[in-house]
Amino acid sequence: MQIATFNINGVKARLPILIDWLRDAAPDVAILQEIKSEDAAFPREAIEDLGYNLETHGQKGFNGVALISKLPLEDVTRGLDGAEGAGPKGEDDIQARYIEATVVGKTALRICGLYLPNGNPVEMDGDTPVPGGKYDYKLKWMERLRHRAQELLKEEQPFLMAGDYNIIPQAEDAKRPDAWREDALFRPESRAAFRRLLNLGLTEAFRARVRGPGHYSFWDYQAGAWNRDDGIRIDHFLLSPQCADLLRDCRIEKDMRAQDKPSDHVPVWVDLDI
DNA sequence: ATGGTTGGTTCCCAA
Repeated sequence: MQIATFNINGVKARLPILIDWLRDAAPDVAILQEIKSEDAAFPREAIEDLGYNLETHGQKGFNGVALISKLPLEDVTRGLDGAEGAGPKGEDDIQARYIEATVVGKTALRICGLYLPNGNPVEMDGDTPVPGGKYDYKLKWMERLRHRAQELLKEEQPFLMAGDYNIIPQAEDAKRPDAWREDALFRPESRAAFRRLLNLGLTEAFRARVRGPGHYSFWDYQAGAWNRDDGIRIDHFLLSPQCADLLRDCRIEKDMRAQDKPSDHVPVWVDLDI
């Protein structure tokens, strides 16, 4: 089973690229982020006409995630628990960043699609993120994600959590790590929160298959980042132990960044023996 | 250090 995660940076602006990609690359499951669309405005038909099932969790203008699958998407849930008081201004969390569904091949696989908060600008009060700030929201969201991972791990079934984590795990995952030292994507607190997820026993699929620097999934639109290959690797697959047993391959579809009107992210793929 | 680009709730914000 071929599964891809792809931050498309706006489904309306990216629809031609998305349709061509679904037709040509033909993932069994696509996990999308930054659809930037309400559910009612999502261009369902173009995707369903290709024979795909579709589940969205959107909001107007920002964020938004979706699952696209050749197999039925079962037991769909939207949002992360622990929303109470978790918003950047202390309100309930209305940001559409998380969706889950189960697909059944040879065995059942729970798929968790996520768009983790960016977290900039970083506001600190000494060693503590300022409560209610964007960085505080990011770190609290990661704790909520860890809680969900713990729940799923108890079931001892295959699952994966994939999407735009907005985390540069290590210096080798950036062309210019020193430019990111104070950024919410690379600060020590962010990387520690990511390690806490991994330390539950999850496998980062790409690093289970590929070693060394120079592998990126995002290049900024600005300052000629793509032409200089000035990228960062922030789109990840985390696999449960039972899912990691099924991992055949993980790769980054770098070519997607070279076409006209690209997203600033490219798809990351896993091949699972399901 | 700065500036640069893209998409969307567009004359500003988020990334």
